[in-house]
Amino acid sequence: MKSTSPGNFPAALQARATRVSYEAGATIFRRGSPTHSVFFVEAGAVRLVRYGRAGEEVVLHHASPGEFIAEASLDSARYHCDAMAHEPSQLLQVPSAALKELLDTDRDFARQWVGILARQLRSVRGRVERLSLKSARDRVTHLLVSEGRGPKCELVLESTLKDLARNLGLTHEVLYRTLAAMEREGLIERGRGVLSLGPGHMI
Amino acid sequence: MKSTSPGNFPAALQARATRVSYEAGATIFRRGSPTHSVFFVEAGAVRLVRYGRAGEEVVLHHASPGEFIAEASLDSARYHCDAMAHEPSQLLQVPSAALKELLDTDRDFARQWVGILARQLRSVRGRVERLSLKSARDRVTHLLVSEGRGPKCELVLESTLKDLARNLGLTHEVLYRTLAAMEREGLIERGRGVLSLGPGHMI
DNA sequence: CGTCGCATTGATATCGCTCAAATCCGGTGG
DNA sequence: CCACCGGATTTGAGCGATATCAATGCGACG
Repeated sequence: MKSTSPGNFPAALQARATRVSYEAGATIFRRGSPTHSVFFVEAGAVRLVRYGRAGEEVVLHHASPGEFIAEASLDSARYHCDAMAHEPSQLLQVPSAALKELLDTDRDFARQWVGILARQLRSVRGRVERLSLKSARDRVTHLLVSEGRGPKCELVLESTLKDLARNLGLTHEVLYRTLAAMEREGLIERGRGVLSLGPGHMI
Repeated sequence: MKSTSPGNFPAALQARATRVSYEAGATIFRRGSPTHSVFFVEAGAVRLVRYGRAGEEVVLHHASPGEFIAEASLDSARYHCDAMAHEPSQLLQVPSAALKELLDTDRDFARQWVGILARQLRSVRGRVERLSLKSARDRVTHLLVSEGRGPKCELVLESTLKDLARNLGLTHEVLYRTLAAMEREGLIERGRGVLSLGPGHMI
């Protein structure tokens, strides 16, 4: 479990927030229940999930420390997905009403909030782009190129490869095989919890 | 080409907007060029696209009348995708600076803008959920259930089935076959430009 | 009337999914 | 310290769904 200074947490919200903790697997809110709060992940990890008819989980979003969740539900009456703590997590809970009021009264905060939403939007659109690619290899490459840091597009893995597979819309078996093959061919390199582009890769 | 009254266009922006027209295929802005404006689709259709290395188009978003484009690029220095008119289109162009200023000075507008971004976010997350489903049939069903209107989840198709196939992350051949098979089995019904759930479907 | 692009269907190849089994690794309890 | 356990990680084999290539019909439009 990683911890973060509340650096990304807007100062203006500090006064309205209360700190809450959840154990791994705990439910933070359920789809369909009335929206009452927006949350900020201080430590741990939270997942927004929906379920298909076959009961399979679809992870809409995996929120790491420094991210908001349910920020898109501010203006809707009910939550549109389930939120569950994926690890023991510490959150800041902000009542929707307080946040809305702040949006109306605090110009700087409103500006920040617009920026937060826009960033989320760009990030999710990136994921759509990735899921639109047909092959597993392309998705892995796209992930590294768009999310990786530095000249080698290094990407530090949050949680497990199994989770990454879900993020990429693949089964874990396919991801394991794909990574192994790409490593053999020098397309990528793997360290402990790190992926990066390898020498065999031309952009 | 459909036309829309500027009903969804915030009144406060009217004064700052200029009307611009593009023919089908025209480029509105390119990835990497400095962000100067946000656009609102009055009539026609605009696509936000990126290209894979093989040159294949990935449609990040298909904007119909009543929608904004580049609204997520407000706070970034450069556009992150190409925008092209997919039909002859009429847009309202709003300089980013004017919009930012309005965000700072007009409380009602700021509230509207936050709502617009949040709605977009929910919509794109829905698409992620859809693309995470593995089978073509599930994606079609999900589309109808989540985007369709009324008890039969009727969905009016903008543009072609070929486009829809791309939206669903499928090839057009597979979509044709899937729709034909689902219609045969009574799972869906098809009219001219309309899809809906059929009698054979249990939710 | 010719052309172009969408819609449709067929045949085939390929890739990812499924089921299955073995190994590794961290944590837990004796 | 060691045995045990559960989950992640791997690898294998086979199948099925989707991609790909190909051909045709159809309608719009010049």
